Amino acid sequence: MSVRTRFAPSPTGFLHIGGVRTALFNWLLARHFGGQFILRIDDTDQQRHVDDALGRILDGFRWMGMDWDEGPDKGGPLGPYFQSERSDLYKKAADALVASGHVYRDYSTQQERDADREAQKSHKVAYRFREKPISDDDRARFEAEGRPFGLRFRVPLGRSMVVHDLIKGDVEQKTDEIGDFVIVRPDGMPLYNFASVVDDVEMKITHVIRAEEHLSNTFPQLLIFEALGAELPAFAHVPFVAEVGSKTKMSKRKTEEYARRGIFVLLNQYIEKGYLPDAMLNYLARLGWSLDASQEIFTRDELIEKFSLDRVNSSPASHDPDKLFWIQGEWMKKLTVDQKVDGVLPYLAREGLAPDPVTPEFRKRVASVVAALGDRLKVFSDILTLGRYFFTETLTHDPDAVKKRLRKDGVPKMLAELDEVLATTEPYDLATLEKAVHAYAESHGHPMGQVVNPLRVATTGQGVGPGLYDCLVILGRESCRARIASTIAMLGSGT
RNA sequence: GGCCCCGUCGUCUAGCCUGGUCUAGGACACAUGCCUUUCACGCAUGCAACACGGGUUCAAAUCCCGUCGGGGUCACCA
Repeated sequence: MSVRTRFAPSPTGFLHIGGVRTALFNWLLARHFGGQFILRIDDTDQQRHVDDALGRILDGFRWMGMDWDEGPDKGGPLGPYFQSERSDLYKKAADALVASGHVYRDYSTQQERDADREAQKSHKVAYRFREKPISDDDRARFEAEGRPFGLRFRVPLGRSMVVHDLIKGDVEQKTDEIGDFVIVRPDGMPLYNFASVVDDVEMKITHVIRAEEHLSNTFPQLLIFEALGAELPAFAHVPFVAEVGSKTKMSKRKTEEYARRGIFVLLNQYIEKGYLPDAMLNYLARLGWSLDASQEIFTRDELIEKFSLDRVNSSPASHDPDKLFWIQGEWMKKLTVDQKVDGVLPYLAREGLAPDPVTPEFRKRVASVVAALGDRLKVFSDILTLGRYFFTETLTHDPDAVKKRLRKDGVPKMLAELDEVLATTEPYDLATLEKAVHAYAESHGHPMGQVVNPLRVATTGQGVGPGLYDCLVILGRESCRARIASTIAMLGSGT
């Protein structure tokens, strides 16, 4: 039988990296065994529905290159793939369980349950709902008056169940610990534990890989599988992703707070920064999974070939943006200049720094900037910080660089002399320029550093950047001379 | 509170199942040096961990028990 895995997001917002990682493990396992990866939308609770959330989730999957074999936009033989459209299936399953006596009508009221819960809590005991005997008269009366009821699973007492979890190992639980749980609300809405099992059975899911918060849920679910007479899938519960430098579980609700601290937890935030899908894939796979003692960089194909659940760590891993950044850099190094140009262009366009449409000449210019930037360009949006001055008319000076390199006696005079050098260098190319500047330094008795650094700040405004001659060539003679002039003017005016 | 999961450098992890080869290995980050006109890259070096306490054993990061810490679940949420 072919391996079938699924990821079941609820369309309530953005994908966060913990969820993406869980999805990735599902996808990787399916691809590893040549099986199917299914996307199923958990939208039973309309209350929590958020507009366009689904579109963003799907975009996230597409960006990651995690293609699904069945699901939204694609359909498939075992659909529909929206829980909101599967009511008939849940109804049928619920009826069957009522008929077989596994499930009963619960007429209890909110108040009654709350009171019971309080009472049990005060005895420092876990709350467990148990069926209360109900007289035939009452039952008849309730039915006659159309009193609402939920459907509850009658949990068999005195049994011990075990989940053979592929990540956690064997986990045991006694049914006495489980209260009779609701599978269908009075309004007919199926609850997660029930709907999820029905779907997994119907969709022939073979491996349920999900967040570890569902580990405890697995036991009630086991009961449902059994009552339905269905075959059990394999289970694998993935540990949570903790906050940066901490063991505390990362919370989607704290997204804004993390952002304020400069920590990104949403996939979209990394997409916008200009991270590479392959880097994200690599990072997420390594977060909680390892192949051996040494390999850090994995291609997509390698991941598919080598991924296995038994090498997923059973303890939580905390999100490490530094490591992501490093992996990103490694993947960036593999890109050709042309690929980098493609990645960088949208950022320039967004800031109005690129012509629309992009001309071949402009593309060439971007290519030369990207080439000059080399490994300094770690994420595509870096073009806006590291390469901005190549695309602006006016020069903006970094105050620290000005202070360190330009606020020195004799600098204006030297800049004027260098301007003369630039004006007369023929041809105006990298090798000739380098020779000319060297000759200038030597003839005036200046150490190279004291010439090159001021000239860099005068022409780029920055203290750091690509090789100076690269900058001079890309900027062009006229632009460099104009910038030197404006720098001298600035120094003279004392601003 | 009951039940369940988890606990190796700051972080990701190898080692744990099948005790000795572990004075615990690799990577990120950090620090220092080299390279160099700056930065980045690269190279070299350094810093740094078996949560704690018992037990078993000739020998424990590895097996057992307890404590502490983190997390989950106990919803007519997912």
